[in-house]
Amino acid sequence: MTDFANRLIAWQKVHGRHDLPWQNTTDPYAIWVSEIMLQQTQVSAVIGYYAKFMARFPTIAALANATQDEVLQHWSGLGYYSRARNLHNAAQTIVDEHSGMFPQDFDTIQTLSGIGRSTAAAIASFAFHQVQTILDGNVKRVLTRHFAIAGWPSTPKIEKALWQLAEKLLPQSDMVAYTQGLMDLGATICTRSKPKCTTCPLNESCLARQQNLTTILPTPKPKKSIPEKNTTMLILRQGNEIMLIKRPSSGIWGGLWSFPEYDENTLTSNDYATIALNQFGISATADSALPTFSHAFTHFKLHIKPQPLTITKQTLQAREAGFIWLNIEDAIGAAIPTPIRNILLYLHKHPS
DNA sequence: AAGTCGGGGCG
DNA sequence: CGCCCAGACTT
Repeated sequence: MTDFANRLIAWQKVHGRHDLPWQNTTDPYAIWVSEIMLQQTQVSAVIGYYAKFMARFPTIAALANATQDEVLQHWSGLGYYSRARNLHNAAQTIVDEHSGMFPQDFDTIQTLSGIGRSTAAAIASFAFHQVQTILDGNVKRVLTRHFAIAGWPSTPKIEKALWQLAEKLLPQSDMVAYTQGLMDLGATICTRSKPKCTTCPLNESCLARQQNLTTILPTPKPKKSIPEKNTTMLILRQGNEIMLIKRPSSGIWGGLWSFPEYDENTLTSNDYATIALNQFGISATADSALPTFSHAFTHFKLHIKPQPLTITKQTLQAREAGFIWLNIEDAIGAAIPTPIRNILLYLHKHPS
């Protein structure tokens, strides 16, 4: 047992978090769902989603039997929607290939869609008390500081060294407290800015603290400029109903419902009524555009111009595959991305 | 090794 | 406004 692990475990039992909604259970499904929701997502953002998701999909079988659209509906607004598609797919794999029981073998867990080494280790330690280490953003920050490791932690070389280091630090028991302690320390003590070193259980051996490196470790990700894109979204409207199209499963907002969208940089004409007629067989008149707003992603920035059109005559059935007409209230509760929801809320608040 | 995937919280 | 978060997957 390493001293590192000893102090972390003792600290977690007294000062760590013990009442999060996914704690105090050994149900691998409940733990699995939480770990997927928490990937690249802070605890405060997950709290509002977790209970609703578990109430609607209480078991692996319930999730496997649901439609992808309903799963995405319960993920709407949380982001990284491939997580929801992978979760759904993995539930069906467990039913089909593992008799509906969540696998316990560490390597087998990692064969499931959306579960890599770190998430597998979190599930294996929390649900099955296996001795496996996680390596998430919290742990990378704790380790690079405690052992004064320079360089962006997500480069393959440093990441490999961090995995090996994390393995060596593992205890042989108390894995629930240890894994939770790694997370809790990074989230509450060894924070990105203003770490609370005076109350840290590992402060005496922390090299970054000894060498005054806590402000420059971990080494930040190299910054690169991101492109900006301009898009127009057509809001085809008939009374209180609007038209949504299903986005392809790959790419941004995969599988979600959205407005028809046109790249302003390649659009040859701004005759949106003609576009509506040619693309959808819908006669409509363009109204004045809503205020343009911006939405930031990790790798580009999107400027969205919402363009409402009022339907005068509908010459095509609107129930083709990939199209749906919903009243605004129902659309707000559908599987839609956040900017679409914001537009719908605006329309709901400003009836024309 | 680099790019793709959201959205929100916080200084 | 920039950075990061209980990362995984694709190219």
